Amino acid sequence: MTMTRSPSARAVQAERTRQQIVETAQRLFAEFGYDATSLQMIADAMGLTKAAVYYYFRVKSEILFEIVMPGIQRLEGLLDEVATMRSRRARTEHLVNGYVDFLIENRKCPPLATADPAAKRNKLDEAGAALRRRALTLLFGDNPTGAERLAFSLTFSGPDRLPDLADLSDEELREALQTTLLRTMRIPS
Amino acid sequence: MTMTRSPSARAVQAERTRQQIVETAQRLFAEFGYDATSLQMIADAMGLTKAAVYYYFRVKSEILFEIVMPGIQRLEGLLDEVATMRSRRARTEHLVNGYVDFLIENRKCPPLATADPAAKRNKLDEAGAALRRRALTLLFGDNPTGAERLAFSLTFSGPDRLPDLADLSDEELREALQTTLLRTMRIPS
DNA sequence: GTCTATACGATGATAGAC
DNA sequence: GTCTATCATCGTATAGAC
Repeated sequence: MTMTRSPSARAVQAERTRQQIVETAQRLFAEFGYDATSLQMIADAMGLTKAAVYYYFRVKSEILFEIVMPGIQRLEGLLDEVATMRSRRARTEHLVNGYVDFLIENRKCPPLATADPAAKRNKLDEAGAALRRRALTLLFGDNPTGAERLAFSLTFSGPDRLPDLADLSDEELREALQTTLLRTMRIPS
Repeated sequence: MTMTRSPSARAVQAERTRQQIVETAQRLFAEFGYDATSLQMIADAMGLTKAAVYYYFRVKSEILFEIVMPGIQRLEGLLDEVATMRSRRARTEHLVNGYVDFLIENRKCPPLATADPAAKRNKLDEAGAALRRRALTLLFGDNPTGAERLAFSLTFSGPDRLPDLADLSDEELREALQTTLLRTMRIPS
């Protein structure tokens, strides 16, 4: 009979390698963009072979997926909270504040958003679009006006141009985001 | 001695082919994104060879350049007008209104903006960044606050999420843009 | 001058040896 | 689990037909 299965040191190492690939890819995607980052670059950066990376991820987009998914799930949790609130103003403020927190914590990695058209080709865009639809309905109901939809789009497309504000401190960025996003959403402070 | 040079029917045809390449590429870039559109797709779509496309454009990015440049020049002209105005409010309103017109006329082709990270790798981003710097200074002077810079970024990153509003008519979109962008820029109507 | 044929190195992806 | 070998396709380049 075989030894009792410990968590199999091999599997632990494998999981670590996988996580390392994700972190390396996140760094490179943020610097060069998804399309301009090749699997070779990722492999080289960690002394592996292209095919070795392919053992952990069947397709390139799967790496992007794993990078972005936690953010999407976190925002879904935020919407769950928002859904329990009664007044539109409270919902809007809670959503914007939570979103601002999210942006501040992830300001280093722009591709978290739908900025990269790569997301359009993968299933990521679907998840992001569903998230936005749900948020829009929570804030403005089933028949939002054009202006409401636009204000919403502007507010939640923020990450795209966040690199422009790289010289601001976290505190400065947070304040700017809160006042500006709330104003765009017609919630003057 | 040679015949007097007519505009050389050959050259006319060549210019037409070149223009056709630009139009085809614009359509495909808008649909699939810059990186995901291959020269082969462009060539196939017009019954040409990849190498034939290369006769007119030495590098792929040159096609994108030719698509985007007219828009950049038009916006530069808009800034020239803005620069002649005295009050900040007049400058803001004129810039936003002109920009809204620009968006409405070009709502079919999102890559006009800096949405595609491809622009970051080419010299296009430089031109776009210079344009934004100039506009920011015209509106807020040499030392804009973080909130001012953010409001500006939000306002002029509009095209990225414009496809979301594809179902609006031009008139509806124009009205939504004017009220929402002006409010974001602190110019309540 | 305009285009076809062909080839280069690198890419994302697959199959199979160890 | 990791690697070698291989594939079609990518952007780019050149040679030469017409």
